[in-house]
Amino acid sequence: MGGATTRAHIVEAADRLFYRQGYEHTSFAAIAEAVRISRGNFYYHFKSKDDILTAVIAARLDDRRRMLEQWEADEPDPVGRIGRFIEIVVTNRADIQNYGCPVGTLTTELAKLGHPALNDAGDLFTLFREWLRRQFVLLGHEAEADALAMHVLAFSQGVATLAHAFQDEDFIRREVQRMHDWLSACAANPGTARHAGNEDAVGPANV
Amino acid sequence: MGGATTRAHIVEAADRLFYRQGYEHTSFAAIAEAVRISRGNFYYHFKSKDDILTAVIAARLDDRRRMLEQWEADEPDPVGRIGRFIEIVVTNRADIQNYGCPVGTLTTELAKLGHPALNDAGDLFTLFREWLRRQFVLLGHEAEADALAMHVLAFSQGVATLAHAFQDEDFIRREVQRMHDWLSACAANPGTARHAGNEDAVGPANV
DNA sequence: CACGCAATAGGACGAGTGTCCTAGGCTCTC
DNA sequence: GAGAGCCTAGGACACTCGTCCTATTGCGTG
Repeated sequence: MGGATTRAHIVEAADRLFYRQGYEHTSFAAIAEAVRISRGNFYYHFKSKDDILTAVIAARLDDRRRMLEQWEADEPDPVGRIGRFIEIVVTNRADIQNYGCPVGTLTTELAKLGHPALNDAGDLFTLFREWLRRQFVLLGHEAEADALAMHVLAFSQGVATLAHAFQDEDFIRREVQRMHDWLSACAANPGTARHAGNEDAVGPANV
Repeated sequence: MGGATTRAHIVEAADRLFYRQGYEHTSFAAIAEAVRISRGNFYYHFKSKDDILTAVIAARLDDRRRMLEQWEADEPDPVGRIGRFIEIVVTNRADIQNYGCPVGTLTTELAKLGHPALNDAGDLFTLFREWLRRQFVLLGHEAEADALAMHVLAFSQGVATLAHAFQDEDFIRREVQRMHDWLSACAANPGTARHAGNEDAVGPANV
């Protein structure tokens, strides 16, 4: 078993535990037990707990980046791509109901801890934000692309938080459907429209 | 300085610290220092740290309940009342940008800790959910009142999480405006309206 | 076989945690 | 003034944490 493999196992186990139990609440002993190595051996691969966190965030960034690239390859249509993002909360509903959103919960925790890796975790949000923005630009919403991207992000965070709190799958599906409808209206009303215009078109149909 | 006063001070300080630093990250020493009492004295008023958490949650429940009652007294119109709720993220924007939503972040943390007080914290969400539901019933949306209440809750959680992550006040205001427009359309379309395609899609169409 | 290096194990250390215990100060009442 | 009871202070305790140190294993090379 080479050292590189062990290192990957550590990152993998830490990723899962940080997600399920939180960063602070996850001890070295817990990770070591999950990987079945001794606590001491740990410091051969990482020089501190913060170092592991950095590696975990980097791994998540890599993973999500690859996911988004795959979506771009699969879906030529920006609406389909954004739709994929909206569907995340359904696709990952089991984990989300049990542990919340991996990005949102980590960012929130690191902020409360005043942890220096908060900025790195924020890059995860920025990754999605930028990707969504580009899709909305492709839809012809140049001027408001970033605002629309943030709206989609807010949707996913709100749904994830409440689905986690209430363990409600039907709620997820309702909100996803609502968001798909919004996206359709958004795509049907490209270019010139200001934000308020969108609302008028989308609003009544939504209720 | 009577014991009741000290107890109230402890709950107050713990409330603020739990909100800003998280429950687990806040030590007895930190609370004791904030209230200027000794660590030992603590156990005269509370029998454990969990006991303080319970008291803090109870205090928040009291506070929010009073707030909602005040809104009902101030605003005879359900739309105005729901609007007040939507405005929370603007009214409390400073705290939200710095520390997130007090309800959402606490619930998420306690869930990750597997803490027994998670149910109590969930009552905070339920309080708002039920109150919003009643307002939507008053608007004539009996059948979907709960779903609409959850939608408003999801909005507030999503906005709070992202405002916290990105420290973006303009984003808050844009989303609040969007939500007000949605609410207006919602109020203009009372009673009979079904969820407009939502119902149709809850089933297989989603996957 | 002997050597060297990557990899691992396991214990020691100091700091910090929640909890508990005991002694003492305060303020009212008789 | 003395006693009683509420309130407080501060240290001791057992435990866990992240970190570090040293000894030892396993394996490929000369």
